[in-house]
This record gives sequence, C-alpha cells and structure tokens, in this order.
Amino acid sequence: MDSPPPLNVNRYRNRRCGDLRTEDVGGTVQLAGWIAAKRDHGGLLFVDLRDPNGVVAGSVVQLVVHPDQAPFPVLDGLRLESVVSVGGRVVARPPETVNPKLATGEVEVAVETAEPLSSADVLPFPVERDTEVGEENRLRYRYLDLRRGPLAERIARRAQLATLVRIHLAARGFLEVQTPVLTASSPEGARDFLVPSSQYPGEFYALPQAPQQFKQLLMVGGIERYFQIAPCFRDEASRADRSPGEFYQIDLEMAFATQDDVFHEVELLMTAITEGLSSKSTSAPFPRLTFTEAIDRFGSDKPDLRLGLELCDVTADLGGRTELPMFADAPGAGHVIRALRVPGGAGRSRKWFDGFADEARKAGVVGTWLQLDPTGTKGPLARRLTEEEVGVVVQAAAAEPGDAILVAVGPRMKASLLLGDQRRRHGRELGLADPDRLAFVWVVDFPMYEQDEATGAWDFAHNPFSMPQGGLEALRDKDPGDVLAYQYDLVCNGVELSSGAVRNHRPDIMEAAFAIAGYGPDRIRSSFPALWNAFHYGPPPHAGIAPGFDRILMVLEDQANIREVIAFPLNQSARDLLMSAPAPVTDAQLRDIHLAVVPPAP
RNA sequence: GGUCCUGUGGUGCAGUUUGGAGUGCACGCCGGCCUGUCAAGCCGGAGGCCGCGGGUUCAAAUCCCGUCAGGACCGCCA
Repeated sequence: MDSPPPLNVNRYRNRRCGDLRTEDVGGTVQLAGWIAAKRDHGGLLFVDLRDPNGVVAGSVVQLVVHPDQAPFPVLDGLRLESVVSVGGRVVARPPETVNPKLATGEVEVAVETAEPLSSADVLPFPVERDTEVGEENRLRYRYLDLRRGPLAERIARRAQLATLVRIHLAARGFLEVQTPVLTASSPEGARDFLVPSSQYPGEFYALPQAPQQFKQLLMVGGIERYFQIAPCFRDEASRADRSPGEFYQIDLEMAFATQDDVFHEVELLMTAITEGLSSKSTSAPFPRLTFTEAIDRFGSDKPDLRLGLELCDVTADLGGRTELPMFADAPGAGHVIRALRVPGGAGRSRKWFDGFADEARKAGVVGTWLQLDPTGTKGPLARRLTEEEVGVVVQAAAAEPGDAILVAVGPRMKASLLLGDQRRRHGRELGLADPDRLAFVWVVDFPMYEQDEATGAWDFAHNPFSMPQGGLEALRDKDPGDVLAYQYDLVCNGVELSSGAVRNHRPDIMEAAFAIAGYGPDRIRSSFPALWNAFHYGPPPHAGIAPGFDRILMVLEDQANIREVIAFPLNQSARDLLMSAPAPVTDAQLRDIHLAVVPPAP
C-alpha cells in the first residue's frame, strides 16, 4: 500500500490516528475518524478511532474517556461508525495494558474534547468484524463494504495497476488516445447498448463494445503505438468472470508490427505488472501453444498450465483394433479416443464416475473409465478390454496404481473439451495449481472460420478483421476449415486474459475473407464504412491486443468473482442495487427522445 | 431463453432429509452493572408474514405447484 495522502491540518485533525507512537507521549493531538469499536467499563470508556482507509492500514488508536469528563456523554452516545473529532493528550499505556497487535498499542489518547461530526444509524452489517456478508447487502451498501477493508485494498490495487500500465506503456512509446463513448452500432458481436438521439428521431448512438475500429483508424492516421484503458460495453449475460454491461480493457495497437512484436510488448507489460503489484512469480517469454495443441493436450483453449496433467490419445493404438465396438468404430466415424489420468481417483464412488458418464452423454460423447485399484483394475473398460489393451491405456495416460483414467470417445473437439473440463476441476480440487505462480501462455493459430453444424455454412470463428495466414492464396486454395488466422489469446492460470490479432489491412484480402463467410463487398462497405474507406488510403500493416483490465486484477488478487475488483459493480442480472438502475423514466424524458415503451407481452 | 443452488429477527448460520407450538447458536440492538479493555465481561430485554402466493394435510419453515430476489452454470459474449 502506498503512503497516505498529505494530511490537511485543520480544526478536524492535526495527526493521523495510526501514526501515534511512544515519542508522541506528552503531546496534544487533534484526531478525526470513525468509531470502530467501543468498550464501556462503566467507570471508563475505551473507543477505537479509525482513520480513513484505516481498516486497510490497520490504523486505529485507542481513546480513553473518563466518566467525569465532558466528552464522555458525547462518545458514549455515538454508535459505531459515527464520525468524531477529538482533542486530547497522548499518554503511554501502563505496561500491562500494551496491545502488541496494534501499531499504536503502546500509547492511547486521553480525550479532553469531542465534537461529533456525523452519526451512524444501526449498521446493516458489521463493518469491523470480518464476518461474511451476503453479496446483495454488500452491493446495496457498497460504501460500508468499502469501509470494511479488503475491497478497498483491491480498489487501491486497481488504481496502482492503472498507474503502472500508463507509466509503462508511455515509456514504451504508446500514445494514450481516448475514443468516443457515443458511437455507431456495430453489426457484429454482442448486443449493443443503444442511446437514442433527441436531435434525430429514430436514430441511435451505441456504446462501443470495444474501440476496435477506432484503434485501427488511429493506425491509418499514423499513430505508431496506441493504448487506452478503454471502457467496453456489451449488453450480454454475465458470468463470475464477466461483468454484465461494462468492463475495461488495456487496449493497444501497433503499426508495422508482427505477432512477435505484440507478444514482446505484452510480455514486458505483464512482467512489469507481476513484479510491481504481486508476489507471484512468472517468467518471460511466455510459452506458446497452437490452438490445436491446446485442445489436444489440455482440452481447452485456455489451459491452466500449472496443473501439469495432460490428455492422451489412444485412437491410433486402439481404434479399429479391439472387440469393443465403440472403440473399433471410432476411426471410421471420425472420432477420437482420449483419456485423462485422475491422480488417486481409483477409489472414487460409482456415483462420481456415473456423473462423468452422464456429463459426457450431455456433451454428445461416450464417457467411460478405468479404476487402477490396488486389488485389480476395475471399471467398465476393465471388463470390455483385453489385459493388453488396458495396458496400452494405462501406459498412454501415465497412470499409476490408485489412479483413475477417464476416457472419452467422440468428435475430437467435444471429447477433448469434456476431458479438459474434468482436468481443470480435478486439478484444482487436488491442489495441483501453485497459487504463487502466474502461468502465462500464448494460444496461437486459431482457425479463421468455423462451420455451422446444421447448415454447413462457414462463418468467422473470431474476429473478422484478423489477417488470414497465407493471405489471398490461402483463402483461394485451402479448405476454409484449414485456414488459420493470425489470431492469438493470452491465457494465465486458466483465465483468458486477452484476445488479439494481426489485422487484415488489405481490402482485397478482406473481400475474399468476407466472401467465404457469405458476405459480399456491399456488406463490408455498409457494416464497416469508416474502416473500409480508410483502408483505401494507405493503411499500414498493424497488430494489437486488448488484455482485460478487470481480469488481470482478478488473477493478481486471487478473486473468482469480477465484482470483487470493481468499486460499484452491477449484480449478476445487470442491476445496480446501490443506485437502483435500470429504472423507468418520465413520459417527458421519453417524449424528448421520441420513444414509447411497449411492455413485453404477458 | 434454459438448468441448478440459496432465501429463517439487523448480520451470519443451524433446523427442512423423516410435517407436530417460531426451537436454537454466534454477533448486533436497547436497558442495567462494571476503572484497563482491545472479539471486553456479567445480568435483563426487545426484535420473526421462516421471501411472497396457492395447494396437500387434523397439522407446513419442513411436502407439492407457481412466483420474486440473490448466486453458479448453459446458451450468448466478432
């Protein structure tokens, strides 16, 4: 924690509560703060007075008030968390009453005057005691939750992160440019938040889902390196790691840059962040996995590399070669046979294994298993495979006695993702994730297109502005499913921190790329007119990325919920419980913007 | 749009499986006692539509249906 701000010496206070030490004994002080605790002994009243940010810094000092003195009824009558200014003398505590748990524990302040500055009602939840409080109450009384400390500490860390990012990127030659919050609706992506125009009836601004097009326009405008801690707005459902509505990205873009250049800059930034704000360890350059490798080895496009466990594939060893039909038929059906070792899992209950099989079924995969019990190999596969075949699986999975092996048979992606999910869950459960490590990894070479299962139509898998690897030739000659994009993710400890790409700055390649997804040139022109036009006036090749600001904080602060790193978050269902938003507006307001509300049909 | 979990004095929880009087714990609140506490202590007290509505039953916090609120997840998030 940084040092506190300069103290305004005035009639409220001339010292901070938490600063008082033995060398102050004998001096007269004026203090102000919150009443953190009261201990009334009848003949003697102790009051713990807390500074602003006091819970964070542990900056509390004990006041002593005698019943025959004027301040007694004042302090006696104020409830906890009331605000008071007191004058008094710093005295040394009798040796037997020194409190070694307090920084100020060797002294106390004998109160001579007390002026109440504000009073507090009975609190909706305890501020000082660190009892669990329901999140609904914490959000409704966010100012009290902030006063409690842990949240305030994370918000302070958030400020430090913002400062560090600005100083670091400015030193690396990035220009911070602010882009509009009121802009045009974009046809791709999530649902937009719309802002009706009062000047233009029936027309709308949209809040940006990201400054994507603006930062590319800045490249065309000759800005060599751009960054912004950019607010992004998406009207989409939330998750624990995803705010409904608004979030922040460290948005950056570089002209005449390659994928490697972006990686280098981000590795410098993330290393600076880790070293500056965390006791966790990391090492750069970060390892790279292709999307295909990530799926095959870890069953996820955002693998937690701390877990160690990897999937294995026995399709070549067992597919078509066993008496077990689901294995024998797998290669012919284009299916894979994959397995995951669960350390010490042999003794798990039948219900546990059935749960896995059930999840597999829901995922459109066959799930089965082996238990390497010391008394013998058990599980459905033990009965259906020969001893030799069991040995193949055990060896491939590198399993040891006492382990279980989960096996999935089905389409490559589905089977892998199913086991990847198990890997993540059991890995965390088994404590395989080192909490002191930040395991960054680049996931590269994402496919450019994905095929709709039902219609067979191709669509962009990710960002339509990404440069296809191999350019025009690849688009012309390759099966769309085989075209890779210069598209990359930065993953840390199983959390997707960031997506980025080398952008497609060539109108001709853009036309070809959009054509495969079924969009004609008119569609590009009408959907992205500014970018399309700009790319006809000498756009430089450029590349960028946008690490999630809130997500980085979550990882640094070991928080599973994004609301824990935001001062005033919306709740899961996008309500602001503190400010009561959203809320109806007056008819006059609606008239101004030429809107009428049509309630949903019952 | 869907699935699951939770809802009990101001706070956090137990009680719900197996229906039997709002039964309990810790904290807070109000009052009293108390001159060395720092999670102060002791005594007393107040505070409940068991989220809400309906149903089953002699009887519902408990079982069933619906609904609202909070959370986790699926869909969604270029």
